[in-house]
Amino acid sequence: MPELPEVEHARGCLERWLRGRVVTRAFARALVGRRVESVTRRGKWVRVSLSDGMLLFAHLGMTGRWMRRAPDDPRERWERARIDAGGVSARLVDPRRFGKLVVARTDTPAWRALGPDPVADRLDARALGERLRGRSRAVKEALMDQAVVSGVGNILATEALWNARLDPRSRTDALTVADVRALSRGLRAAIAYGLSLQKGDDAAYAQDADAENPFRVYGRSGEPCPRCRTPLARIVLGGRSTTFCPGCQVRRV
DNA sequence: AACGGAACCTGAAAGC
DNA sequence: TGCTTTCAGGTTCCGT
Repeated sequence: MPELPEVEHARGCLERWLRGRVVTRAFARALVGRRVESVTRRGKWVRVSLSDGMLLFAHLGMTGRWMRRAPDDPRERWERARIDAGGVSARLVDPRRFGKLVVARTDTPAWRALGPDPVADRLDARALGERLRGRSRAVKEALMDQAVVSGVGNILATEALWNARLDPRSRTDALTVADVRALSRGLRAAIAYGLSLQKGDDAAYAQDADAENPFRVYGRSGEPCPRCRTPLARIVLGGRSTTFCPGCQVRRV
């Protein structure tokens, strides 16, 4: 699930696989012959910096993942791109094709438009409050707006709001200082948990068919709330499926 | 300006 | 069994 934790894991993988190595083959000619200098992340975007100021921006979309292979290994099913360097072959596999790869020499508009990253920028309650203030909208929609805060997707938002005992429909301008503090903590906890699920070079995407849902409320509508046993509800907010507990998540309007 | 809905693309799971 | 519908971790565009 490419939200902040998975993308951070992908960043670390790409760094381990490629940093310090010269690209010998790639989906884009501009990358070949250049050395990978660093791999950074903001929100759900990864930026690979190469020598001569060449930049590669990568977004995993909904179903993207990077896999480590050897240069001689056959093409993966749904493989969309590859970067070979120093005997490693990084393959971008993305069934739904929502992922993006952009080669540029300057930061792209999409990268520059990103709001603060909860991990890279150590977003505290005060900063979060400032980002949410100003407009009246459903707090879940605000959290998932990449210009407000970057890296939060449907799962993180759902889990963070449950942690904070806040109804996803609550209006941002109705939140109390205590609400924002709870939300900040809840978001950090959800991210830390997501990061803890990431292991190894590809275990990150171990969402295999038989893998059990590791989340508290996401994808569990109809099941009893782990906190108060009220059946979890499912609504659609901003076009996205939203699970929450009508019993213990308070609605501010 | 804001909001809902559709589109992009493909597969898995559920429904009949 | 097999055909149809619904849903999915994200973003962007379009019309009201």
